[in-house]
Amino acid sequence: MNQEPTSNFIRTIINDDLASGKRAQVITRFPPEPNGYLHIGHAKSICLNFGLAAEYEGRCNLRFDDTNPTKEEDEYVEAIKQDVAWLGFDWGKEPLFASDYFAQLYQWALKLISKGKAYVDSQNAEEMRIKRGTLTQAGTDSPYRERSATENLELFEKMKNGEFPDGTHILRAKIDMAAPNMNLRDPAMYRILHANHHRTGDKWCIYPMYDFAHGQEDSIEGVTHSICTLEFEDHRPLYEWFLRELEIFSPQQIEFARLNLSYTVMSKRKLLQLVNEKHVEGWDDPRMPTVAGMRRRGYPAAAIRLFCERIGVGRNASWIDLSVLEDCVREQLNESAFRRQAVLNPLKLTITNYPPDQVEELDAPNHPQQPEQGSRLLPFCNELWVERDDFMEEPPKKFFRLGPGREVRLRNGYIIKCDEIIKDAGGEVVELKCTADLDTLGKNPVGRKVKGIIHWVSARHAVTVPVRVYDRLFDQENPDKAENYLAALNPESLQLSEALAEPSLLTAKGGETFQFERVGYFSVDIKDSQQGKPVFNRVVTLRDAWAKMQ
RNA sequence: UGGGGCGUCGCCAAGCGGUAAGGCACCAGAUUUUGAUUCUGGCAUUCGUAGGUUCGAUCCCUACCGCCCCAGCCA
Repeated sequence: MNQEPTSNFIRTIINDDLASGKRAQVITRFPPEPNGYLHIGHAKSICLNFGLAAEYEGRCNLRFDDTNPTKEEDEYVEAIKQDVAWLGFDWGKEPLFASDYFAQLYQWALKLISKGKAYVDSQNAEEMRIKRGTLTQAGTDSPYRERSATENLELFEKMKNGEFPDGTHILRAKIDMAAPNMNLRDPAMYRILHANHHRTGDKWCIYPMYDFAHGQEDSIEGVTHSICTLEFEDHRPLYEWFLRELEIFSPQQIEFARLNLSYTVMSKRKLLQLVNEKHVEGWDDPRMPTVAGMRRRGYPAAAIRLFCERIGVGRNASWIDLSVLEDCVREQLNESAFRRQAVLNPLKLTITNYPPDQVEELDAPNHPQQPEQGSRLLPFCNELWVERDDFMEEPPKKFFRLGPGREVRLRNGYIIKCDEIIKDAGGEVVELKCTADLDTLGKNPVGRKVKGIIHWVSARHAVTVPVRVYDRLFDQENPDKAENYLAALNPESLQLSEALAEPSLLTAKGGETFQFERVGYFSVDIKDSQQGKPVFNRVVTLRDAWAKMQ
């Protein structure tokens, strides 16, 4: 249970920093931009940042990086807070916002201008792009690069006062247009954006760029280890340049490889498109790789945490198979889910030697491995529904289920033997006539061994419940590699169905998850279920060695 | 082909000059009223390739090969 976490390069850095005295504590932060819902990739970052803070008894801030008012909304702020909390993490007091630091950031911009380290450029975006050069050619200086500090201060103030339309001027750091690292070719610090900000409203019409904001936000908060993904590696020299020029506390940026999951997409842009174009029902569609989607699907938060711990942290471009996530879900649910019986694809079965007017209540444990969890009663009579897949007219010898003349145990019930097969005019099997060995309830027969066990429900007592059978959203391993990722969508990712379930399932409450024995885990949909009318989502199937043999 | 990274078992991932952790998957057995779970055992003479330094290299050096990221007034 409480085994030592495996060492990773970040823990090594932290241990060294603590040992050398470079840092006295560990302060991290999770800095989402509120422009979409959190996905499993963010969950990795959340587990990492909050996990490390907890491990070293430090602190992890939840800070919204809301520097671009054109993309950010309060709806996302609320959703993100809910997701982080649901994942089991606590950011303390109130969450923080980059926008809380706008005034300070503005002052710092003034300082750089005064030092001659920043200037207002009046080229348009297109001109700037051309003069930035290419990967192999140096850029050329802007004609406005040598404006005096006084003039820059004046112009920047006018920018702030709203005297210029969007895109006419921009504040740039004065670094080196010939730098081999493109990020150092006089990067933009502030742009004019006459847009309403979700928190500051119309107070500002200039907004800081990520590069001019993130490091300082970390600095203000005293973050010791600023953990981000690998694509920001090239930004680190700039991150450090601003902190150095501003002469303020310098956190250490550490980059790790982002998560790639097979059969899914992770970019917010694509997830947004799936939502907007209604390829899914919303951000919380149970097929989405979002935290909200996984929650609604029935994935336990603990499974996601286990997954994040299991995949580790490194700098290799890693690619994790979806099945690893699903295994973590099974591992958790196997422990926590109560067992129930339900038939998804029914075949009628009649027990000919059982009195037609008799009904028995069979005791069945909620969790066979946890007897302390109690049991429930299963109504049993001579008419049952069993799973179609559990019968074969001409079964191979290794098929431990029903077939002509074969014996099988009814889960939590009697051993029965298949005597007769009834077919319809089309030759399809519509009913099985069986006899039960009435002396096998709770005990094995003497002299013979019955290996097969199948699940069932009483036909006269079963309740019909809607079931949504989910499968992977994409049917290609890497949808991003497809010509168009939308073409890789799995047309069968959602199959509406019904299950014939034991009566106790009728009172299941939203959010509860059960194992339908021998079939899989199913959770009661939070949104679409009503009192007494549960709608089930298939969370994940059970491992199926038989299916693998086929 | 400018700059920055990365290459250790099928997938992740430790290792930081002293002779290849661990997890998942997989295979083989055992237990089992879920072909589930659980349990036991097996699973890299080898660390992208080729040289070099060293008593000794996955760890140091050199060259090569492969993959990822960067030319938003996005983050």
